[in-house]
Amino acid sequence: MQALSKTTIYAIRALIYMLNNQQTNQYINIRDISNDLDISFHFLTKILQSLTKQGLLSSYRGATGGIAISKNPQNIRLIDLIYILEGNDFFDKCLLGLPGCGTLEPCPAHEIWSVAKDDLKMKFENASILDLKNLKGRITNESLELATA
Amino acid sequence: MQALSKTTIYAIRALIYMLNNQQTNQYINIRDISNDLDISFHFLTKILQSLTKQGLLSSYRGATGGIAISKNPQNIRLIDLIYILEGNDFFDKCLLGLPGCGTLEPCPAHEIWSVAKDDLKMKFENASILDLKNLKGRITNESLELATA
DNA sequence: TTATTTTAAGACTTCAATATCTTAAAGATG
DNA sequence: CATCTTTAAGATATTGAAGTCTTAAAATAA
Ligand code: FES
Ligand code: FES
Repeated sequence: MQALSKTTIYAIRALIYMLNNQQTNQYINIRDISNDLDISFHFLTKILQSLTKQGLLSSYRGATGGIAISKNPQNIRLIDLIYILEGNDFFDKCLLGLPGCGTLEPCPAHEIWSVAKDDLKMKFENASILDLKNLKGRITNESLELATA
Repeated sequence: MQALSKTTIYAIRALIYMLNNQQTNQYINIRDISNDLDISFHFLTKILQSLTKQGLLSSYRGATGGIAISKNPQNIRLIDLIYILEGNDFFDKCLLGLPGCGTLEPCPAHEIWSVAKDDLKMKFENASILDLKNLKGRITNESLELATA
């Protein structure tokens, strides 16, 4: 089950990477992120641009430029990234693809699905990008490195 | 959040429709299903074909032909449809798109996601197509008709 | 200033899911 | 038989997400 689009996935991984690698008051090079995480540079740039526009990141052009997290990472929740990148209706979709889940007459799967959705929504509300960083898991395709406990 | 593909969605809706409309020992016309549910006839035909190949449906060609549910609908679970139409790895996907969820070193979101996945998996294991039929919800785009309680 | 580096922005391409179209095969009907 | 209906099967088309390419703008550095 592909819950999130590549766009959101790349954003999450990039932000965790930035938390792991940032020095104080220093911009991080997008090229480095894309290289280390094996993500298309231009695609990642566009994703991060939208986060910059939303005020989560700040960017700086030129030779020593890059991007930096400009918001308290404890206040950057997964659900915030989802709403920005997937849209505010992310949790309003009917399991059977019918219009008006929660507002029109429910479909037969509504009871099951709405509970599961609320559950997941809550998890995404309670997980900040800092939380994920502290959980210290794998964010690259490589399975070599073990978690540093 | 689009959990299921259109393929699976159409299959579920068609099966519920069939339970609602079937007479004993009678084949149901795919054209009727596609008309009433507003689903592309050829697309739906192909989906139902794969269910026929898997033994869930039986089909009959020619003038009075159509399809019929050939398996006890109480034993057709949502998870069975998912495995057939989405693949057996449906619940093995990493939230961050990384390979080897559950087998390789977990990603930072694994704890959250694996629990949510297991939860949903259980719900899909416990819901048969007959259960959904009995829940009597909307399976078309139209919001006119109310559930017949 | 001129050249280099880096993000910004938009056009373009690719790919898989979705949808449509065409023909074949099987059965019914007269 | 000839004709019609319906599912089967495969080719083709459309669409949106994902990915690539090109140029612009901003900043550094020689
Ligand atoms: S109406 Fe279908 S899941 Fe809510
Ligand atoms: S490894 Fe990422 S969710 Fe399991």
